[in-house]
Amino acid sequence: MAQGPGGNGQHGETLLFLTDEQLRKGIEAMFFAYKGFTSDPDRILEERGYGRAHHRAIHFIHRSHGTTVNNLLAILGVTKQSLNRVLRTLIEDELVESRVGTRDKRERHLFLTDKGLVLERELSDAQQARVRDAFRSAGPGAVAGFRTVLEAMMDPEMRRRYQRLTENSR
Amino acid sequence: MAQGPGGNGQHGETLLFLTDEQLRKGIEAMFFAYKGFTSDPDRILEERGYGRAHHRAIHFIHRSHGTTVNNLLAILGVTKQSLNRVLRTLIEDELVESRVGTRDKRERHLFLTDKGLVLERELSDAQQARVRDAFRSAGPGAVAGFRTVLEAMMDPEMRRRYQRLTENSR
DNA sequence: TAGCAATGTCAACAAGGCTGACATAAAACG
DNA sequence: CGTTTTATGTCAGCCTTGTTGACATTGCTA
Repeated sequence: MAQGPGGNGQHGETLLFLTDEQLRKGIEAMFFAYKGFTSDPDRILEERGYGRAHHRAIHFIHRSHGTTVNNLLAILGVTKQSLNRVLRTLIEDELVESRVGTRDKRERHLFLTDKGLVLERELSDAQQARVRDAFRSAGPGAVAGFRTVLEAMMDPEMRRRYQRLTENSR
Repeated sequence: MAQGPGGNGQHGETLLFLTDEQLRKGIEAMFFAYKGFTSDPDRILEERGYGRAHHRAIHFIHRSHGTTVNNLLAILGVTKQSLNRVLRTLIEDELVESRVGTRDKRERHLFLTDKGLVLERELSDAQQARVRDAFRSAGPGAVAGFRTVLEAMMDPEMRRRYQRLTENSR
């Protein structure tokens, strides 16, 4: 089924993986997979009264120690008001530390505290466990394909940010 | 970089694609790609005063003509109150029709109206265009890997639903 | 007939997006 | 030096979309 003639030829070729049915499967796979992707951290966060937004902030602060608020805003793609609400609770709860910049004193540099690192580990372990299992069962070739497709799916601006992040892996 | 000894061996093997760094890349790729994945439909929906929840309902009603409310609830994984709010506006706006079941009169079967089909096409075209471009540039092998990894990332229950959906493609 | 299932609805609440407006401090510029 | 821009924070209010709990209706089923 869904293996019919396809009829989605381009330049005369028959590209079975580009039929409407295949695209729909890909779209639905993204929907269902993203749910699984976030489900484990979501459970942990809920126990502590945090949400997905807190996770994202924690993740990227961990990823880029000492990043500025502005940089984080650009990565997350939300408004400063949204981010600030989240950041304020994380700072109050002493998971994140905000240090005034030395070169430019207008900037605030963000760091995870020891307490913040503990939660980051916990969230990261849960999410990585699932991704690791998925990667392992799928195999290296599939993982490469997975990454290639995802990268091609990003907006150019996002792809730039993504690649910049993965380049200078600390 | 990140091509070091890896040190994440399992059973003595060196599984480079399972290093923490590789997992982190995969996780961040999901984050950025999902944003791109939803961005085009989101723009269209906003123009019409709808949200992502409306899109999901429209998508799965189109996908499974005549599905019941209960079935839709199971697929979407939200509460009936959440779904009902969305469904009500779609029915009021005459994008969706709700017909009392013939066999079981308690059930409501959901259908897209002509007007609903128009919006579905528009949303679907926008989303498929991006996915198609990504698939095309990545190639069939990458697409297969993409799907394999996503499927492995789903919760078992979601995977069951996903597979059931793709089986009986109408 | 009693009980369960499918649906709808009301109320209230929370997270996390958004906009707009305003304040402050520091850098940058002319 | 004075002006403007930048980085950040904050207040207020709005929207969508998720949640829980309670309750009503209808109709299937044992």
